[in-house]
Amino acid sequence: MAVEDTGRTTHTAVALMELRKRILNGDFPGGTRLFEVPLAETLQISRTPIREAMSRLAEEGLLDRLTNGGFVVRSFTFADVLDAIELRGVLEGTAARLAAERGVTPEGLAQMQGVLARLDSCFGASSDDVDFEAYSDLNAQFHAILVNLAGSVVLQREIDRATRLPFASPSAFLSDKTNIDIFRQSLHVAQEQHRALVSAISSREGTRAEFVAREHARIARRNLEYVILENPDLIMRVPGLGLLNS
Amino acid sequence: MAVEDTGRTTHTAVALMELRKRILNGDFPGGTRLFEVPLAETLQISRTPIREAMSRLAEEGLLDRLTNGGFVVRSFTFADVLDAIELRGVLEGTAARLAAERGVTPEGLAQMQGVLARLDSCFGASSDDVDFEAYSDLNAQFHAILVNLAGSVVLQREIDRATRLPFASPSAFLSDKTNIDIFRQSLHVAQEQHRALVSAISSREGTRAEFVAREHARIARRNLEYVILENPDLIMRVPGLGLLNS
DNA sequence: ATGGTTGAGGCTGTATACAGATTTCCGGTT
DNA sequence: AACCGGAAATCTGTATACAGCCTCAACCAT
Repeated sequence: MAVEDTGRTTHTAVALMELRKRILNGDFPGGTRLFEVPLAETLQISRTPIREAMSRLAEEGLLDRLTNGGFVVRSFTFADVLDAIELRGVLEGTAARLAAERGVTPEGLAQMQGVLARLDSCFGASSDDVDFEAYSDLNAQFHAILVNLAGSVVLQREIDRATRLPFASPSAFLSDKTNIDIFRQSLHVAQEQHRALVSAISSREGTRAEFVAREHARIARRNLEYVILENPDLIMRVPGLGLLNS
Repeated sequence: MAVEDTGRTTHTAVALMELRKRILNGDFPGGTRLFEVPLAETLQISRTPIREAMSRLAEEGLLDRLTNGGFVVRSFTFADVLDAIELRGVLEGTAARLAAERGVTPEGLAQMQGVLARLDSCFGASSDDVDFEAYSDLNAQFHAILVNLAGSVVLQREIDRATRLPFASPSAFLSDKTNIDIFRQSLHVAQEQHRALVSAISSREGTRAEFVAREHARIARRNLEYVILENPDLIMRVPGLGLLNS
């Protein structure tokens, strides 16, 4: 019997990924109501896993529940995306502050410094020369370690949740589709902030750590403003920005 | 035909309320796995609404999903509850800061000042004389208005979510079962912080507003420490503290 | 012309049967 | 005695039938 990977994954998982993909792609504009029966026919899956998948997407924040049952695609305005980025800054700032205040283990600090050094080596001689893909991976690692160093599962869950909206993720402007001059140049500033974060945490300077992390998130804000206001053609190249409304 | 209220509400809602009640009451210790079939038999409801209810409870943060399906009751340590309170402080602090920085409408400010005045009138001549029940209601209103004044649906959702854990709610220590001297006395300090919050927001002092709100949440932290360390008999009288572990 | 009422269509809520997967326990073997 | 294997029990995943409710539209009455 041939190995069927699609047979291994549940129908719920298929529906979840498929619906998420279509929503993020902008196939369903914000406010669109999703009906179980047509979706079940489209995806060739019964209503039960569709329901389950929509419930998960509501948990992710991509769908809203209607009072009398049913789901609609959540709509995001430009201001909403800015607020989501600011929120991430606040939460990561709190993680940084707690890491500094409560102290981190030498192993944790070493881990972070290791990623910091590897991020450094992504930059070449010219200021335009950056290994974008490697930077993107390492940046995700850096942020994951930061959240970990706070040592709070409650905070970790909230950050995971707030970060699940793709445009609010620390990697939002680091997809391979956004390898553009203006974003590449912002990485020098970002890396300097990474350095400041490690310095603040290792010196147990909580307030400095908190506000550096906040300002770090605001790089994403500036990148977003550039995309929306000055170069709207890029909108579809930033993950999740396809569902942006009005 | 007689009016059947139970016939109006769905089985999902019944299961949701019933399970939530039992979890918060501590009937299922943290880590307990909840099986669909026995629960369906116990509650005289089929598996489908039970599943749906458990999915909602996972969204609320009371249950965790297992990797291969199924749910377990989430376990909270003392440190987790402290972190949840600190998190609320951070989020409400952000709401206060944004309200101050972005400015609020005269109507919004008047609304908040109205509740502030009514909170004042809950206090009697003696420092021990407080209309506890009225204060509890108005306090909830005050916090709701604060979140509203920030004018961010993204932030509002996060605060609603973080606050859904009963012990992290601004009203956690204001249930009628916790009408105790030491909690009543903390209300004078809390009300002074309410005043400072209104002052800071109306003067557009963002930083002051943010840190007053954080400190305000830490009253709950002190109350919690009192309950746990000095008067454990009270644990079962604080909403949601029944599911606290180790 | 406007308002209310009634009916039909369609959507979600629920129960249940069956299938697939996983875990557990028991027995045998090394 | 410990470990491995297999079978049974049990749990979740899924499809589907049916019931109830909500909405919307059309028609009738005033």
